[in-house]
Amino acid sequence: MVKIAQRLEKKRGRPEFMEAVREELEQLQKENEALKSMFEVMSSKYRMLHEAYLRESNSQFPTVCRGLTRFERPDVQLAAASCSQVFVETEPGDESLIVKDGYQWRKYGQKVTKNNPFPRAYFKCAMTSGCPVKKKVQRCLEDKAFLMATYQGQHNHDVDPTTRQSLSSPGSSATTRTSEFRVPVLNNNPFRPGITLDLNLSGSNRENSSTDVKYKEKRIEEYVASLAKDPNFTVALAAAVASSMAEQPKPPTP
DNA sequence: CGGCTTTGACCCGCGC
DNA sequence: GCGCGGGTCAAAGCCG
Repeated sequence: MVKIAQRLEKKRGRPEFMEAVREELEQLQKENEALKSMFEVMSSKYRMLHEAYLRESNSQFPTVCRGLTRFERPDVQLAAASCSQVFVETEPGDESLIVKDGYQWRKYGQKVTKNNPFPRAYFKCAMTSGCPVKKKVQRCLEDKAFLMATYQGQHNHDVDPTTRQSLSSPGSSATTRTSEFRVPVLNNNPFRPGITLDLNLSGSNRENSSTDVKYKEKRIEEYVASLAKDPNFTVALAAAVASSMAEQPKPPTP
């Protein structure tokens, strides 16, 4: 850019000045087009890698990674699974057992269970009188920053409409403390908006021994490490992040 | 005053 | 049959 300015400065005042400006402009437009096409190629590669990663996760670690995107639609999540487990990150210092999942819950019990010093809270869905859905919420023993919520049953109604509105406008407040919805982020990993354990698996998929879990965790770490080492993936990821930031809607002007 | 949370008591299933 | 642990009930208290 500096060189272009220097070249143009030398020709300032001469008859060919306008012609030089036009040539430089055309050259910049060509470079811009080339960069744009490169960016599209990288974005495409990033999407392919991301999809391949999700496919790989679903096929190799069905008990751990199923339903990675379920947090996008909590109503769909619970309709699809009559029993699922969800990890939710809480605010630092937040000692409450409230999982903000878009529904209204009535707490009906609390117990201190064996092997976990943190109490377990029991909730029933309070949005309709006949809704059979229950959930158990307990702080994760390994990382107390996370709450582990286990859902049982299927909702016979939709998400609270006021809550749904709050989902689309994160800055607005919900009507009740327990109906606010917040998309959790695990370990600051952009590929893991939240982890859902599908407990409806049949046969061998249901097994959950400690060695099996450790093996799956190891494979995930290896896979993520290999992706992180790939310079093409890093560049594509940065390009995709920049793209997503550029595509965000502008805030309404006052 | 109604709705919600808390919390101790009770129930039930399971393993020994 | 007994003990243990998880799940549920219901009365009391709290709060808007």
